[in-house]
Amino acid sequence: MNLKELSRALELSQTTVSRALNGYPEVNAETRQRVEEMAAKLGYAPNQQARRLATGRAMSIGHVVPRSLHEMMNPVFMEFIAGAGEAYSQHGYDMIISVVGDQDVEDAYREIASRKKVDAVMVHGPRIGDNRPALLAELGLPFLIHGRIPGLEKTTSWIDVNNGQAFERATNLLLDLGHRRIALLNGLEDMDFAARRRAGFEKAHADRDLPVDPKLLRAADMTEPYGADSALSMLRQKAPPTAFLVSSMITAIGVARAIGLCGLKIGRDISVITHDDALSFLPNSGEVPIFTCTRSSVRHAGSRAAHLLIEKILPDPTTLVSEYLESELIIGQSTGPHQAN
Amino acid sequence: MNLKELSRALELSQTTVSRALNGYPEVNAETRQRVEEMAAKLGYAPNQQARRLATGRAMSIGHVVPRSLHEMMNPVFMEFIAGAGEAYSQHGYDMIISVVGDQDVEDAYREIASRKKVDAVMVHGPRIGDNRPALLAELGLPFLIHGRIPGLEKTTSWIDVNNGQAFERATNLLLDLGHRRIALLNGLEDMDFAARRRAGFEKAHADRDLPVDPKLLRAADMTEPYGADSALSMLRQKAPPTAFLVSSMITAIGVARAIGLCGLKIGRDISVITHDDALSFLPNSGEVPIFTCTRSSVRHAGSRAAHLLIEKILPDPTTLVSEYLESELIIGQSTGPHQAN
DNA sequence: ACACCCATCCAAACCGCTTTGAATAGAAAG
DNA sequence: CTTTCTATTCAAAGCGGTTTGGATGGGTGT
Repeated sequence: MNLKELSRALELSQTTVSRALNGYPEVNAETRQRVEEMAAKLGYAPNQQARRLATGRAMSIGHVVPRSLHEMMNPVFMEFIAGAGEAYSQHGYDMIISVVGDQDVEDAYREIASRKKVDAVMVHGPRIGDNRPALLAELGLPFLIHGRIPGLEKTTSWIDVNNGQAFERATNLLLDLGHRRIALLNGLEDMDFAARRRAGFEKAHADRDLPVDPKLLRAADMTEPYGADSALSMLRQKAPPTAFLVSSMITAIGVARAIGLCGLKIGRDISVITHDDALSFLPNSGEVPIFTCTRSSVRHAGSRAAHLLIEKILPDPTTLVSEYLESELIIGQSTGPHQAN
Repeated sequence: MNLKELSRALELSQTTVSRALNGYPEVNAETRQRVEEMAAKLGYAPNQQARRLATGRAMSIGHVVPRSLHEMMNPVFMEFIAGAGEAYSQHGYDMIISVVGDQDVEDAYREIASRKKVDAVMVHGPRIGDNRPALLAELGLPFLIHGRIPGLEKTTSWIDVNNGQAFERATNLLLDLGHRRIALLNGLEDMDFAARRRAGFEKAHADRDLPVDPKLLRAADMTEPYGADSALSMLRQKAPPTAFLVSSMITAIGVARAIGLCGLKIGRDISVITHDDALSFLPNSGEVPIFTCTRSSVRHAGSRAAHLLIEKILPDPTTLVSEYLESELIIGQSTGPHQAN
């Protein structure tokens, strides 16, 4: 069932039928209704490929995911995608995801651009000194960054959590509780979000003229064993930390495991604050959440990002938008005052 | 830069240029080279939309993800996607993902089909009595199921782990170790994979004429708290289990937490076997993995699935393929002999 | 009654590619 | 020296929509 057949069935021109279905005003109301009914009856829907070609709009948004990035952001990325995907559907956009090797990212973007596969792209996992904005500008591909790139805050569009402030507040909470040896289990620090979190952590210390022990700082892919192994080795050193600030629930779960292995009790002997992306399969809610956390729904971020991209940037790609996402500091069961054993 | 411009620059017809680039034989070798060089020089790549329209092939594969399904399969799904995505890229296919509400799945498929957005779809999370195969057949959309649907094993294409056998073996291992009260923390049992796992679990018991205590069986979305809460309540009942068989690493981590909370030691006091999908952010490898597990890489599953879909099913949609994936039983630190306290 | 407007509808061009059906020319065959 | 291939190239017809630039005809204002 295509437009030609439909218009023949209606004894109307393709022009009129097309216009009727696309809501143009120069169509008699009665005619429009007749067209809509017939279209529904015959199950007509415009061929997407033809429409794309005719309009010049791909009606889809691209996500290029390098394997390595995705390796560590896996669940976070998925949740973001879920949020974005819903928003895309609402706007009639398709989401196309390219999983490519790390070296092939640039090629992937070039291919996407030259073949006109998408109208815009979402940039994930911005790094310090990231060159994707330059590349995308050269290719003429509108984009929105989930996160920020230092130095490009004013010249690119982005949506981000205030990571620095969130971790500063979390650190202050621990300091207020009397903790003085706080470990930071961060993500890889060439990622912008991780660098900002570390900065917040350090600022909180600096504001009180407290030192930061480099031995208590780690940065790695945020896996469960990373949390467990790091916590284990730190807790066994001569001057162990009394609190942990962790960049991911998954890693925090590892920390909790290590604390248990050491025969200590989380929240009483050792305090833990984690960032909680509100992943659906790792709920940390309830009356009193298991983990004290800085929480910000990454799914909501995906949804907002998609809306901004479609509603603001696509209509006029020169528009610059930037938006901060809420992040709450929520007290759970994993924090308590420093034990002056 | 489009075909017309390129052919003008070469002083050749569009026909010849198109054929040269697509590897047709009726083109002079010298001409072909000239064309290729010029195309590279001018950065020409055929407009994907136009090509799709002309060939009638969308060159893309669809994944329709209902929110609820994705809710629980989140990380597993993502990992599958990653594997499939790479394979698609290799074949020049795009992956388009639709995230829709639970009630909108059917509409999503109809829309995809009538608008000719994809050449085939991947079916995720098959349930018992799943009606998607019927729908897709009606719509004329080729598909491959990740998992199986009881009763349709012979009439649909699928790729699956031998869940029943894996869990039967795991159960037997626990029984061999002397455990007699084994808890099963399963996924939702209207999902085919969960039903098969339970069947394997029960078969192992039946083969030894051992009873299964219904109080030790649970089925739910595989979150971390589900594991922790279930284990906690079971361990506190009058006749607690001495071992757990768990359907997911994430839930198993919750079980481990609960065991710790009870002051018990995993592997010594309580044994745990989990299914391990080999998620990249939850590595369970190393010399001796933390968890004894039945392991099968879901990323590899995605890759194989994509290859099968593109290489076998697309060329002839009447082909039926079915493939079993390896699943290993790997001994880690979380199992040990039953303690006859 | 005449010119002018609107409201509707339509034929045809166009989007950029693939593919069908010929045309051309030099080579091989008769 | 024709005739038949064969190798190579091309013009034009789709693919299925959207959009431009008119037609058509009844309603209005004078």
